[in-house]
Amino acid sequence: MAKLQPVRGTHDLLPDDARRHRHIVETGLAIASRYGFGEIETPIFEFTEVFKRTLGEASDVVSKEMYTFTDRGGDEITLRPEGTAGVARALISGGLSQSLPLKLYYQGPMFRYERPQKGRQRQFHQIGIELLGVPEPQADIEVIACGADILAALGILDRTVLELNTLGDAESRGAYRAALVSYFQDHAEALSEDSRHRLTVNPLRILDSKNEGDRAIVANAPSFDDHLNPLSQDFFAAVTEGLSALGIACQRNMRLVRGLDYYCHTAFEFVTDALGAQGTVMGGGRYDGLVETMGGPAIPGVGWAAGIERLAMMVDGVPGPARPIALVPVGVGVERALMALAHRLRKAGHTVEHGYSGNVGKRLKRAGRLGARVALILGEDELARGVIQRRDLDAGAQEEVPLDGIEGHLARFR
RNA sequence: GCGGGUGUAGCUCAGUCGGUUAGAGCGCCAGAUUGUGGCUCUGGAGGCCGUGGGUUCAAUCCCCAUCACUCGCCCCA
Repeated sequence: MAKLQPVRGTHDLLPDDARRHRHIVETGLAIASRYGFGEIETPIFEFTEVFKRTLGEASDVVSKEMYTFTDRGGDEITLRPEGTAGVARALISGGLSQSLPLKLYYQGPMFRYERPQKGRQRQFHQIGIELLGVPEPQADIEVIACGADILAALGILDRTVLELNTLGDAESRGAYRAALVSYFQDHAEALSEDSRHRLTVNPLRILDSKNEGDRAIVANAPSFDDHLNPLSQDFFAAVTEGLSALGIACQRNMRLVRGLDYYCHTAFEFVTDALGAQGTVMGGGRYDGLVETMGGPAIPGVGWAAGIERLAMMVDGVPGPARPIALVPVGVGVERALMALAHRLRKAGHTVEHGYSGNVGKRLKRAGRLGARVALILGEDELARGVIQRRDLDAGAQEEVPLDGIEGHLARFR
């Protein structure tokens, strides 16, 4: 620690950034509430086992990206790398399976030990929703629609594309996986080193390889659609038809596979080309096997997560802070009276700022910088007469008004 | 974890083919205006030139290492 600086991959959220994040979190919650989602907060750390079991031992997240430590009691603890596992754990340990379906919205920091770059940090923030206990495709449609609505409310939906794919049910996925492995094994010699590794760890991932040689081989790989059983085909058809009925445009992306083991059927991402290498703004899908994998009852689920930092880079129109009323004293004799006035106005619901120091000019200048709508200027003379100068900083107009009932007078300047 | 680029004032960036006091714009502070902001003018503060080591009479500049940032890969939000 040569210099006092934040840990690599972590950042302070200064007031402007914090406001941006809050806007996203609150917009997300407001929209999700319309869909019947309620907020849940789970701890930001869990027993390491929770993530190992749900994400799969071989996944990148578990094998190299987790912040894991042993606590003073000797327990293996991990800072959450994503939100779904914690929600599923809460469902089981809280006995929430008695109140299905569950519709949950969450928000908060996640931690992954990765090399930072644009749109990727070691501590980052997500919003997300999970809909648990509904096996029908209507749940998938609703979850995606909710996501699209949030992106629309943030003003970024039209800069994203919804990519959609199906991984089929367990049977279909297993059959396809076997066909893929067999195909790629025949071409293993020609595959890139990365993809040969993927062959053993996550063969579906090869479909998404950016390596040119791999792409040539992928072009002739078996098609997922040929391995979907009728049930999976019907499920996917219901999802696409539902989206289309809601006017939500999407693109089939046959190479879209989610990295995490527990996904089935629907997989989707809202992607953009505005964020460099990190194209995914919101990603999710169906995870029917997850809760059971964790040792709970067989409860299906579907959900998504979105990176707040990535959203923040695309959002404009973040509401600014409330415009304050600036109090300006003339001379030291009135400062006590102004302090009392500030207190009075704040109790009445106004946002009030003091200038703290300097002459009238300085304080008005500072008031302008703070974005004040009005300044109240008070001197000995005004105080004695029970009045105050109310200056409209936008219009540049000034008027003398009685101190009595000033709260009401200011109402129109909020 | 792998590969490339960049670190000079609060911010954006010049600059020194190695040479004595390192600059600009914006921002900040103050004055012109001791009771009136936004414009203008004047002045001021603020830099171990990321950090450590090496080469040299001399390093902000060259070399090595390190840290941070950044772009890409892997993976993902």
